[in-house]
Amino acid sequence: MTELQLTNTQGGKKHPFVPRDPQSVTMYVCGPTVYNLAHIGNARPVVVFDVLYRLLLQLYPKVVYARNITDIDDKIIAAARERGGDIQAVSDEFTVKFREDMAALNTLVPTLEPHATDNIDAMIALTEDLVAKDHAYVSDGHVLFAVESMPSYGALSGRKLEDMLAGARVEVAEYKRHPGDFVLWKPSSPEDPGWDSPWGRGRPGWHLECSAMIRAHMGESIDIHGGGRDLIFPHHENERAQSCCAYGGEFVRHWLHNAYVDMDGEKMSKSLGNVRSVRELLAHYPGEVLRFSLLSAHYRSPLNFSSDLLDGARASLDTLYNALRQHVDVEAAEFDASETEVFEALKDDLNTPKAIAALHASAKALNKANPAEVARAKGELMAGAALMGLLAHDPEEWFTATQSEQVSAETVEQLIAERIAAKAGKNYARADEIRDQLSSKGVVLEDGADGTSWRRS
RNA sequence: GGCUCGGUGGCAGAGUGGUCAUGCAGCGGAUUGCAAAUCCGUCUACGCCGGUUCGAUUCCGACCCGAGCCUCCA
Repeated sequence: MTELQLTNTQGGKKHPFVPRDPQSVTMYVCGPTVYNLAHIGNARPVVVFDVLYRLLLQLYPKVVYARNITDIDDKIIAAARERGGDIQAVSDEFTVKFREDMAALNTLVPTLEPHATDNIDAMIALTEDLVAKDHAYVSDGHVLFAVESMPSYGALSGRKLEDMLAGARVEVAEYKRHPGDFVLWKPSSPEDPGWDSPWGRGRPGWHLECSAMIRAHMGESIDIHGGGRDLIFPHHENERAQSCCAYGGEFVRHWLHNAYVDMDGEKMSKSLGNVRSVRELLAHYPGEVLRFSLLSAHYRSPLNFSSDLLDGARASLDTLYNALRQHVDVEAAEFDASETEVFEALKDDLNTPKAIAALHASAKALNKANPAEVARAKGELMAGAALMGLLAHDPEEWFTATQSEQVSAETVEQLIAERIAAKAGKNYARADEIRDQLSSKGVVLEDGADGTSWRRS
């Protein structure tokens, strides 16, 4: 058995994952800023790290998986202002919708889901530590992190302070000592939300939130920190700076970042108008199709999202479910997930495309299995699929669940009965007529050895 | 300008210094009353130019092309 290997963003190399404490592994993934609906790109890290979480649960006795909710942020303030409501209403609404959407993608609920607004004290404490150690300074009501105070600043994202200046396209606020300095705490005007602090009423900077919540809920050092590639700089670089400078030590053992989801070859962005929300997609595709799509490329490669991708995912899932459906009558044997090819593929830096190939191999084996082998083959397929959070539905339901209600299940069953009678009487014209009639309504009939089954196309 | 990461068959997408990815699509066959599903077989590939090597899609170098980050962003 090989060990788990992961690519560490810091250093850019794939190497064995060695947790600080094999009895209790810790993973923190940056969660949503709850100011609008999650789009399919937001869903990628959630699904990818859900697979990693399942894998870790298989490997270690205890896994603490935290995903934060950023519920105080200038974007939320702006959204609340726009709709004339209050901030809490906006963040509550989109927190609930985020959870619903992610549940539809069959992701497990994290161990911890810390909210930024519940951890303001920890953020103030961290800022105080940084000020006390001269890594931060107060200027014009702001508390700023001094990037020059940290020799290794830039080590995660692989950039040097002087290089960053060359490309600076933003005007530098005059209260900054160095253009790269970033805000830990900023002042709030009376109408903005704020909390009392040693520096007056204000609110935390975005980067500070994650550092403080990690320290408060998981300790000063964690095994895995994940998120989307775009978070590497500045968000994670700055988190690293804050935490390392505040209390030293090894903040994060393994940094993991997933690549983007593109839409038809272009980056998803509001200006291009090609942002697709998970909720919108769920109206047209089962959550499992979205999940499968997101896992069809390796997490570090860009994923081009398109209807072809979704249709292909659906076809693949149909194939896998069909194998299970052929053997509904046989109960799957217990199968240790750590004996599957899927497990081996996932341990190699979460090679989900290879794992999916293994799933297809299992399905093929199940299709070909002789009666004595069916239970074991079915168990293997299901164990591998469970590791990826797939094949969670009842196969019969998968094929017959109503997407567009053109014809009821009862009608279908009636017509099938009539058709069987027609076939028995060699009235093939009538049999074909019924099949064509149902086909036009999106129902496909399949004559098997033991009767006729159907599915919606 | 700086820093990253990529370019694999019709499409999607793994992987490897020398016989296999896999899925969808195509083609041939088995099966079927005919289909569908399933099974068997099969075609199409590694951006370009050099180098290393007995041998490179895989290693090295140049080039071309593409994407991302450097600013809120999964």
